Amino acid sequence: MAAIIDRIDPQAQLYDDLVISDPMTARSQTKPQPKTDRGERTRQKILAAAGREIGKRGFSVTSISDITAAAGVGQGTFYIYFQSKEDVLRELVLQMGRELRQHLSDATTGAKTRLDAEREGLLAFIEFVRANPGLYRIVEESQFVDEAVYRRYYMDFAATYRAALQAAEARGEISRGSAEVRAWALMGMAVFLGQRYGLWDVATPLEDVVGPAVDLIGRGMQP
Amino acid sequence: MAAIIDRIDPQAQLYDDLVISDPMTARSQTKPQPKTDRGERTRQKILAAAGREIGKRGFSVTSISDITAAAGVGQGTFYIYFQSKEDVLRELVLQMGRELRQHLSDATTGAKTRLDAEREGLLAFIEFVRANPGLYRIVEESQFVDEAVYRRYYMDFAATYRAALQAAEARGEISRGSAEVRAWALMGMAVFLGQRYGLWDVATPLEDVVGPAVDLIGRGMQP
DNA sequence: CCTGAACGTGACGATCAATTCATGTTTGAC
DNA sequence: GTCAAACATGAATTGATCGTCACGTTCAGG
Repeated sequence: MAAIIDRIDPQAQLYDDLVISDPMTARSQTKPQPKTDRGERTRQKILAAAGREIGKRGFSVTSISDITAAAGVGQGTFYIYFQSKEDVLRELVLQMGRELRQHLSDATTGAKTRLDAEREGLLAFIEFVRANPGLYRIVEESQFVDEAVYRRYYMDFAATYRAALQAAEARGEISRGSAEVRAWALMGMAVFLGQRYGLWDVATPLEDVVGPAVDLIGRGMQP
Repeated sequence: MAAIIDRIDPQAQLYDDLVISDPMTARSQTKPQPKTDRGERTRQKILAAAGREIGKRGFSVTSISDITAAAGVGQGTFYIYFQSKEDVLRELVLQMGRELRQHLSDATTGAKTRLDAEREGLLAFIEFVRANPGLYRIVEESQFVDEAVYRRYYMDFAATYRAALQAAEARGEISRGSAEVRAWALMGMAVFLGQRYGLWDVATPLEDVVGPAVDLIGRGMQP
């Protein structure tokens, strides 16, 4: 039964849930795209400033005027390009997802085995966190602003992860086991290690973290 | 070097960080304890209502008047017992930590081996999440309200976890490896699986989750 | 039953941040 | 060079919540 779900689409019912329970947040908030070059540049200035400010101090304490001041534009300019503060956060989350996905993809394409990919991926992830400490503030706080975009963020990562694990399993490279459960377990590991060693402690050498972690999932705790 | 830190107190510098960077939030906000029985009951009514409301809708969107209305008391009554909304959240986080710790401790005391304890603990954790879905809203949002209490929450769990792993390692029950890294990796696993299968999907039987997860950390992914 | 300390109240003033909008400026197609 | 559309502005409006306070109520000890 669980195996059947796993084969079809283990996340289908999660997406359903979202749409059913949260119709508001699912509606895409659209402002017409900038028509000119100047407009596009201004929009990007605001988005970048929002990323910096929210990443530094958090979404709820950052005001629109903080963002526009940091961007060097007037208050009203914000509303030419975004519906609301929530709107800009949504976009930041999607952007962070794209950037991180790219970074991880770059880091793992050279990997010979699945376990190598895990090692390189985890290392690249914590490095990314150290380089972009705003990631957590943006993504984690989005949960309380627009749950749909938060879920989608992680479900997209989970889908990619699951596919990679299933491919490795098909090649006989790793043991059999629910790819969905493994994907979430491994994401959780990465997120917590990223918080602990990427945000809170940036002194510990990452080999001392990645080694034991990959060992844990590679060989287990059996003595 | 990492091994030395591990042996002394791997979290020491994290606590330091907190105190240095966040002196405000570390200051304990004290309101005199209720002097009478009636006072204590009212305080508890407010705390319980706050837990319900914040757990259901989130901290930032819940107003003091939401809380007092749910508690069935006047607005001003809130300020007899709490300094602010932040104050009540701090207390809720600590309380959640105590309850969860108790629940996990009850669930794992019968375990014969460390891996059994992992299995029972993970099962109990996700069951706790299903029974107390407000846990995540309260604990995770506390990160954006009072980072000190959030860190302490997880660092306390990490300390307990680390001790258990070190004891098991000393007994030769599990392989050698950084207890600190393992503790954070395992917490992350639990939190993410709790979110995926405790909050977002309450239909999947927990054996289908706990089995594969414990297998992953017990035997690893080696084919 | 008296009395003061503890508790309870909800209307209200102060504050603060999100949007709006009337007005001014820039751009680029023709 | 003209002109209409796009863009930019920040003061003013709006709306919401926090936290206070002056005034009642309850209760336990004397």
